[in-house]
Amino acid sequence: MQNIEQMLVEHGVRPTIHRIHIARYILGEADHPTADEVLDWANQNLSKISRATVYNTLRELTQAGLIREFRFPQVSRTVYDKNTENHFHFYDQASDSFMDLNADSVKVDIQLPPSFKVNCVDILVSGNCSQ
Amino acid sequence: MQNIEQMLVEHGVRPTIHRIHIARYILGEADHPTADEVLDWANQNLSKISRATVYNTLRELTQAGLIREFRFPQVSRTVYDKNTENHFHFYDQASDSFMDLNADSVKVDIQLPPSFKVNCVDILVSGNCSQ
DNA sequence: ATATTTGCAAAGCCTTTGCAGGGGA
DNA sequence: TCCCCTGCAAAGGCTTTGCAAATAT
Repeated sequence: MQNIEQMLVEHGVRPTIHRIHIARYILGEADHPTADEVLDWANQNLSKISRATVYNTLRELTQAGLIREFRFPQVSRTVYDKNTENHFHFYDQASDSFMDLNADSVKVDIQLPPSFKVNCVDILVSGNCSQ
Repeated sequence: MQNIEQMLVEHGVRPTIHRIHIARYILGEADHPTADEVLDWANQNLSKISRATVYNTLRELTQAGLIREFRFPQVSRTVYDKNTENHFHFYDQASDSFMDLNADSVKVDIQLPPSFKVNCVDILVSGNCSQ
């Protein structure tokens, strides 16, 4: 992965220490973490950090387009995704975790009256993957 | 619409007065109401009713299969739907309201590894309909 | 008599906000 | 200096829960 600090700057985000670490975590090892998981991780691996800062940072990074925010029908929490491409998700009910489905693997054809203008399509496939 | 009381009984729900009224409202005039809308409606049209009873009733009716519960990525509240068939939703961002898309108007083809078992697919199409 | 339903208030979960203090440009 | 960032605690939106009182079987 390229230099995180530089990425932040390129996206117009001031690279504070917290932002760098959180960005590195989400863009790297984390897999669809929630705000709470980010907080826990930060508290274990960095100095103590406040909940508000985590939420602020996640909002910053999302607005900057570095990560994406997803909320799902089945699950109350918001998750953050390093994948900013157009894609969908598979929710594994057994492990309570999410996987990306890239846009190519999902074909959707929606018939709508011509007056309907579509801005986005959210798809969540739920089930089990016995990997 | 057929007799509501009878429908409740057939679905194993004791037909209390609140349940009958709420079921009639959701199965009839209401359009994807939230718990709060049901509460407001009940307080205007019935005797006062508590929030807990509304939530309890909505849970009962949902579990009985008389209505369905939907939660969407874009919107925090849960909505209740008289349509219990397999279907998807269109979210009109301008009016902040939902419309049903019947399953026929949405074709989805999802390529998954064979070990994946799909239980359900949630789709929300967001945009504007200038009707 | 017994089980169910209801109302109320409190708590819970997740997220946002207000404000004061601290640190970097 | 000045502005932005951070932390803390409080509040906010929505939903659930605990418990006692009312109601139905």
